[in-house]
Amino acid sequence: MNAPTIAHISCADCPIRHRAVCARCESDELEALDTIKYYRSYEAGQPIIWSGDVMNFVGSVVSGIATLTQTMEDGRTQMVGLLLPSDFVGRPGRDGAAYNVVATTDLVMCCFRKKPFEDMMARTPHIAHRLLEMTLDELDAAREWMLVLGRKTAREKIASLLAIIARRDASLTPEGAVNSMVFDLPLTREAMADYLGLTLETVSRQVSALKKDGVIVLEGKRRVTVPDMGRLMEEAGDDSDGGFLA
Amino acid sequence: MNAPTIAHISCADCPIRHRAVCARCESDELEALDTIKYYRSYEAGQPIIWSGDVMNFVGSVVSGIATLTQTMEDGRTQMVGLLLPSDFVGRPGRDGAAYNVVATTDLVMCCFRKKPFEDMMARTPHIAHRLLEMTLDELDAAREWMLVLGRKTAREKIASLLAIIARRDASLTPEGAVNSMVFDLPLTREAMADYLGLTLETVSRQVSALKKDGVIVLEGKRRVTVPDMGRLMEEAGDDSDGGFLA
DNA sequence: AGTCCCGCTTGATCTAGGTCAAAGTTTGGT
DNA sequence: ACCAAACTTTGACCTAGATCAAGCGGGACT
Repeated sequence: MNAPTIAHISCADCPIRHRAVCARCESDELEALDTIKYYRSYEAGQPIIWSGDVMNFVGSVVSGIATLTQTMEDGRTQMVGLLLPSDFVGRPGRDGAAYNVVATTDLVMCCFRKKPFEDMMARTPHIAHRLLEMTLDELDAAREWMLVLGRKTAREKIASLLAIIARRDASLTPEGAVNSMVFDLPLTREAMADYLGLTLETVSRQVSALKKDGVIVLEGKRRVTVPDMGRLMEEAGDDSDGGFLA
Repeated sequence: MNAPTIAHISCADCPIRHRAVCARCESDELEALDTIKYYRSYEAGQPIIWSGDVMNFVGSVVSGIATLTQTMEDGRTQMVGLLLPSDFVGRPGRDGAAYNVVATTDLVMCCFRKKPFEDMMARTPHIAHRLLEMTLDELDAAREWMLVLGRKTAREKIASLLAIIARRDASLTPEGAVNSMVFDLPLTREAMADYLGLTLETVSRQVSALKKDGVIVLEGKRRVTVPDMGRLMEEAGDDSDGGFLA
């Protein structure tokens, strides 16, 4: 979000500097966090947690991408969240995981054992406060996604997904209000379908259609160029510009 | 959730006893909350807030029902939340409302002006903590709903909605593990459609179908009897029993 | 008692997206 | 360089749910 606020943080060696949980913390709180953290890496495709498992840690994604999914017994699955670097995983105060978490690329997490983290949360109001804010953001995102799932057409769904990924990417490499964007799709067609409540065939067709209509340009299957973000937002049926245009 | 824990609360006159924000607070914190609260009532159909409006209060629903909705310019609308008594409205730390909030029945809210509430939150960690928990619950509900919207059939969607309403009702009048339930639908067919990402015609048809198949019994248009909750959960495609059966 | 209005139901038809099937394409392993 | 497995595209067809269009209560006014 606001890259500048990170600068004053003195937590030295964590690659993401606990941005997720500590954007506003004082440096000694960060140092305290440092004393209870550890790193853990996962390979692409590897499950991190299964729904219902006891989860004895919380943490932030340092690098790589993971998905949160829910599954019905007959195998229908719906992605309910996408974890990008700096996103937080875990539910302070809860024992079980509510969803499957799977690494879709090689992934590194910065973890805290749950108990010490909760103790620290009890001592440092900033952290609880920051966590509340992050959870509210996630809630907003989930609800925005409900509109996508419930009311948008397949083409609008694809455009919405591309817009979200572009937006996330933009916030990682901010350089003013550029109107065009290039990024790599971090998801297979199937994963996109699971995110959008579609089949992978429909995803493929709609991606092709957007390409044919010049809304996006593809190099290979994964590298996407969006010549005009405004046009893409329009295709997404989204009035809000998502913060792209000042 | 856990009705027993409410008993020790001494906040005297608030009909919902601030259960929403204070299930675990000490009594003097509740009294402090009492000093900054006020009540406000709305008529059925009346908007409470529009998306984007500045929102200078937070609060809990005391009685009645409200809906959270998001709308696209062309009028397509998706309900993203349902507020029942004891549910909390508002986003500490945020200025604007993110959705439309509309009273669907006559409704009373117990409100706190935002600034004093936030001050109090900063002073009493319990409240921030409780709010985080509630937000996590809402996030879980939203994500469960994403599965419903993205992957369930119309019939399963209806069954899921009925199950959710029944569950909420059951928690208000707890009397052991009853297997059958009676409740009033608080929503019109159109509101149900907006919740489920369907049209009102499809809702009507599927309700009729469930009735024909004996999954539910209707008295009039609104009063619903579910002879067998297990059967309903099954129709919802939901493996978890939702806490009905011990 | 009548009638107007709003919410609901039911029927007939249409279509977006799902399903099934068959090739293409990339990737990585040997 | 070759091959297998995984991913993707494209085509032909089908179905769940949308859309369009009548009616049907039932309660709130006069």
